[in-house]
Amino acid sequence: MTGSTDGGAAPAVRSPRGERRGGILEVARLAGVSASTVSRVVNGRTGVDPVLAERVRDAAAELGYRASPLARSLVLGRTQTVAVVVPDLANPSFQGMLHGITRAAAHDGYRVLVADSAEDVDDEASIARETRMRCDAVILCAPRTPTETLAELTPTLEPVVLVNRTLPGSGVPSVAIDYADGIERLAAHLAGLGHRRIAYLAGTRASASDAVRRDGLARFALAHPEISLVTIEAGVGLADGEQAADEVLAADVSAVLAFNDLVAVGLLRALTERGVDVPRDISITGFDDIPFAAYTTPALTTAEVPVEALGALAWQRMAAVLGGTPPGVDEVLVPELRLRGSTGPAPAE
Amino acid sequence: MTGSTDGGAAPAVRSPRGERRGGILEVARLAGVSASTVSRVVNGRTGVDPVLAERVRDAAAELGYRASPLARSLVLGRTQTVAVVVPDLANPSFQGMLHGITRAAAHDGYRVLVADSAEDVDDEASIARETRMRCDAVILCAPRTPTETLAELTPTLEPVVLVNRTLPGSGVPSVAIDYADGIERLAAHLAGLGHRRIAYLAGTRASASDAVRRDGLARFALAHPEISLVTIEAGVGLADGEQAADEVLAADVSAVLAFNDLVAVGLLRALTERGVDVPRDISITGFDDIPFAAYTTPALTTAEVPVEALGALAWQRMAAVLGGTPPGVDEVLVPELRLRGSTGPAPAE
DNA sequence: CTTGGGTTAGAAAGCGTTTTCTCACTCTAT
DNA sequence: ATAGAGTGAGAAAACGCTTTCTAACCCAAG
Repeated sequence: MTGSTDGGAAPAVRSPRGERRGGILEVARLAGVSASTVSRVVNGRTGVDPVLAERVRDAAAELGYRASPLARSLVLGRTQTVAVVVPDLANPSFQGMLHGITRAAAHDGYRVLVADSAEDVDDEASIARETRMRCDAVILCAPRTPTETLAELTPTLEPVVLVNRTLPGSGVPSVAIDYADGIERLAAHLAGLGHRRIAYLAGTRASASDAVRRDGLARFALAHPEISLVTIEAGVGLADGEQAADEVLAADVSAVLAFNDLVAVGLLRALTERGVDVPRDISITGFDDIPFAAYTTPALTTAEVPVEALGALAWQRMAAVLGGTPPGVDEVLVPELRLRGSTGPAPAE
Repeated sequence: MTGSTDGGAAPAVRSPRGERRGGILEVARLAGVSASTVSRVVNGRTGVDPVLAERVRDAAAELGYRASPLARSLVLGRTQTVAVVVPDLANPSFQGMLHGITRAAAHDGYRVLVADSAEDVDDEASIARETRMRCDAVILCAPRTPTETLAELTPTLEPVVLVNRTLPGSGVPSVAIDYADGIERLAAHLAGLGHRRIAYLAGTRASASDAVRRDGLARFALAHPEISLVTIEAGVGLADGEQAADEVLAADVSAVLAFNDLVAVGLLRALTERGVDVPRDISITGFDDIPFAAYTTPALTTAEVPVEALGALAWQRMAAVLGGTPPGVDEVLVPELRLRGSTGPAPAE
């Protein structure tokens, strides 16, 4: 067959220290059996003479043999790896999600390959496809991608689970946070405190999660015609909230719903600096309940978005799909309100 | 050779939508050439008749052909993937690093496989080894792993780059933040403000990054015998800082060096709540310069740890090793001090 | 007109596994 | 004693690609 004792220099995925040269054949030779038998023993297949099995195990141990995942993947047709595609790994939400997914997947023996599309919607599709080829599935976070593009993309990625995006009627499973519900309830909380003029500090215009918040607010506005709601374009980061301060003051509102906690904290800081008392003069709410939210002064009223749980849930759904279970309906996580010191009664006129 | 028109049902790493069945042979058949030629064209090898090359490209495009990374990896002996092993993906520092690595690696055509060892030092070695087999290299963050274990592990992982750990004399390249220098300079800053009794809010005892901070402080203490330095065991999170407040007050110090920004913010909040004025009564410094540090009230004096740059640097070193360049000396990033409102002159006795 | 060098394309040998297929052997029942 | 079933192990094909090796071909030079 192949070279009998040697084999020549070969590519080197293998260990660099000189140990573990030939792979399964080395073990087979040492144990005096065929590669087939080694494979059977290593994979726990039954029907191998206990004596041989023992010899194989000894040989494998002595050589420190571990089957090449690459070769296994090629023949088995699965990699035990799932791709996670996010638009921006700098974003704490995606980081948290990634964490949730990684832990949950590891629990089921799967690894995670991360791909950061760097907010580039155009590249996203090709990045996702490329990544998919190395994996068994992809978990896709694509808040900015147009629905149409997404509908074209997902079939080529299957199995796929969408995060914070739905594709109704497509059968693509998804998990999402109900931002609309969360912000609607935050608004209701403010209304209950007597606020009548409220500002919404909007996120990025193109993002799906901003759109869904606006939906929630629209619903709220419909149910509360007595309340006037103004929208101020801000952004998604600390600096954006800070810069929006003057516009907020000019808007003459008694409460503001910030796009997220970062924006809220930025605003809180800017207002505090200007001598505005929160919540006496103006109430502020955030969104996400990042760990810091409870540690600002005053502590931030917000809606808890369990990103890690969302990640874990995404994996759970993926595991189900991978296991052959029909996808079922979309999962929606409802945020819990965390009422803290940054909101209070509306100031008397 | 192989089945002439069919080939039977095969494993299914491939696309699920029915397109792209046979791989390279399909393309070869459609273009009327051999697989070799297709491979050559696809990989841009020269010496192919332009007419054939064109036919191949057309065929590939028509079939939407993309070479299987798995098969390529197997034959080429490289996966274009690097493993990043971190002890806890929930930690913002590791998240930032991961981001830096991912971006930098993507720039060089490499993907990142994440592995979270979940703080389990025992499993770490096997996790690292397992992950390594699917990748070309590993970037290892192992702050808690005993040096001895690390020295045993790294040779089996090569090529490897260590983060915030060095293995002197081993030739293992590493990148690190000079925490010792950073905290020493923070201490000097406080000394310059007239503080004579300073507390260090320590992190986790076993962690290398806490040990290195203590080294820096020891150096500082040696150079400044007039200053009394007390150590208070705290931890690494927001809650840890908060809980240390009473002990800090009892210690009768005028300034506190917190292990990191999280601890500092926790402490800041707790002190503010108790009516202590920062920095008039007590000065506080953090470490890391997380985005929030500039947004607390007062803003936090801290040392900037450029985690993303560290990640990028780690990749850069890895790229060098992968490219055959000798590792060279260890890289050390010196943190920049960010002097803000949380530190001020020591109160007059 | 033949020989030799330079191209270009295909055949085939891997890369390291798993798994089917085949065969040899052992044991039981006739 | 012998056929038939049952067990266990090895040979070989397959996974999808890259690359060496070989052969065919064309053209220029002797």
